[in-house]
Amino acid sequence: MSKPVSAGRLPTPNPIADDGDELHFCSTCAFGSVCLPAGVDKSALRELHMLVEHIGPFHAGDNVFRTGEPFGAIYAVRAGMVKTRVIDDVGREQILGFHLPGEMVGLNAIHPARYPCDAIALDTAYVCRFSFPALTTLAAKIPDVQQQLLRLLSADIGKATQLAGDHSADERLAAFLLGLVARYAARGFSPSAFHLTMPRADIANYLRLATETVSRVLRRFQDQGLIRVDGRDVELLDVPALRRLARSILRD
Amino acid sequence: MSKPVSAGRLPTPNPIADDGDELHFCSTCAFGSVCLPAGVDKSALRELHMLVEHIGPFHAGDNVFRTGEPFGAIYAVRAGMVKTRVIDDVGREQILGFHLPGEMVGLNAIHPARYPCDAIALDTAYVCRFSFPALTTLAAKIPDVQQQLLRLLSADIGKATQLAGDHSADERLAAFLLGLVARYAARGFSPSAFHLTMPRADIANYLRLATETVSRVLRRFQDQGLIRVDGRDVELLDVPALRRLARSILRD
DNA sequence: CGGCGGCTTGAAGGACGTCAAGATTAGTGG
DNA sequence: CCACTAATCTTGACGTCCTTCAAGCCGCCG
Repeated sequence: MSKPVSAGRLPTPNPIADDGDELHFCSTCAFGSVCLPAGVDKSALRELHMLVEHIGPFHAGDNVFRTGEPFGAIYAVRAGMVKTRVIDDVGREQILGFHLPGEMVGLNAIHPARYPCDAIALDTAYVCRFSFPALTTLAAKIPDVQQQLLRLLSADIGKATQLAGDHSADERLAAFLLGLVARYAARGFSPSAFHLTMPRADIANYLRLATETVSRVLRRFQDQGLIRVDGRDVELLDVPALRRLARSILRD
Repeated sequence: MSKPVSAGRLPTPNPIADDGDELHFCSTCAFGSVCLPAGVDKSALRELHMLVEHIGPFHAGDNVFRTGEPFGAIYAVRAGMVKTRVIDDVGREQILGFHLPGEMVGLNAIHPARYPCDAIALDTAYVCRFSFPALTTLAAKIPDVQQQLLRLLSADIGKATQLAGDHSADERLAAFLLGLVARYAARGFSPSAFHLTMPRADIANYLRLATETVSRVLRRFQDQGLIRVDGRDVELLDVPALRRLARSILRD
């Protein structure tokens, strides 16, 4: 019934999927604002939860979906981190995004009706699968679900646009760090320190820089007292200064 | 009712805004595939047409909407060309896209609930205004409308993603020319020659290059026999070669 | 004609990439 | 727990693509 997903294990028993945790998880989910508010009637909420399929665990390197596969569902990360990437005709990887728990993946597959990218777990990850036909049917019945779906799509345009801007390595890195810490903070983690799940090469690729450049800029940020770096652990020491650097990218 | 082809100026008076042209126009509109097919029942089609408001003319430099204005509607270009752009905190312009007749503008405003960019006419332009509340209401009733709306959003993610890729000036310019000619061709114009409505500076900005670079690359493309350039008139002479150059960007 | 915006062309400089070599760290099996 | 290998990360030297700066050119319009 559940769908065998690419390289990952078949949906094994899910540690995190017990209902006791349900509410807590949903509070950080992309559809949380739809599900949780008392405004939505109970049966509708039940329907939304009904169409969600819990999948995992995926292990580092496993694919949630692959480029070219027919599009059938969008996914919300439930735990762990997932990256999306394309491989262009020349064989070069381009990372499109890093996705934290509660964030959606696969929205860019609606139009081509095939996944235009790979979604790959960076560590042990669990996801929620939203069957797209079921979701749109529900969206037609519940205005809030439709609105939220449209907002999520629209927000993704904005994110891709930010990445497309013409900015220096310093600006990009500052914005990256601030963006990441803000997303972690929204999930209850420290607003100033966090752990980078991904290798430098992935950060560099995502920011369209060389890994050496990322290394050098991080080093300089540290020398300037803006951050403290220890391997993949990062602490932001001077957020205002970073914000000043990133101000041409961050607008909301 | 002909439209001036490629090099020609766009209709100065208002040849296109009459209702007699309605059907013909819709055939190239982003919602055309929804409106036109006999599959959609007549009353629904009427409803969609009912909620559309024709606006124009806008003249070169006029704003269709402005950054920060509350979001109330999305727009389809009806005639002419519209560019979208943001001005970052440092005062630098970043062009997000050029929009031909039939293409939608403003989809990135759904999430923030404010227009995050300016939409500016590049020449004399007419647009269709789709009230967003009315459109989503209709989308809830007519699955095809909902699907099309979602597809449009999703497609915009893909476009922004292309722009965000890490590519050389040659690749960018080749992809730009091919993309433009393809969109013109889809509207019945020449598949090899067209007129650039926008100045070099706008092209450069859109591609995140300096105008001098655009100038130089176009010159070299011409020297190499790939294109013929005369001011803003462009003819593609060696499409396969251009396609080879752009192959790392174009994937669909 | 003269001025002005858009476009082109050349020369110099800079930001970042590439290449190459170490230094750390992580992973693995003995 | 310790070798041992493989990633990952850092650091330096050098190269390059593109930008920046600075003229000059062209077409257009008053």
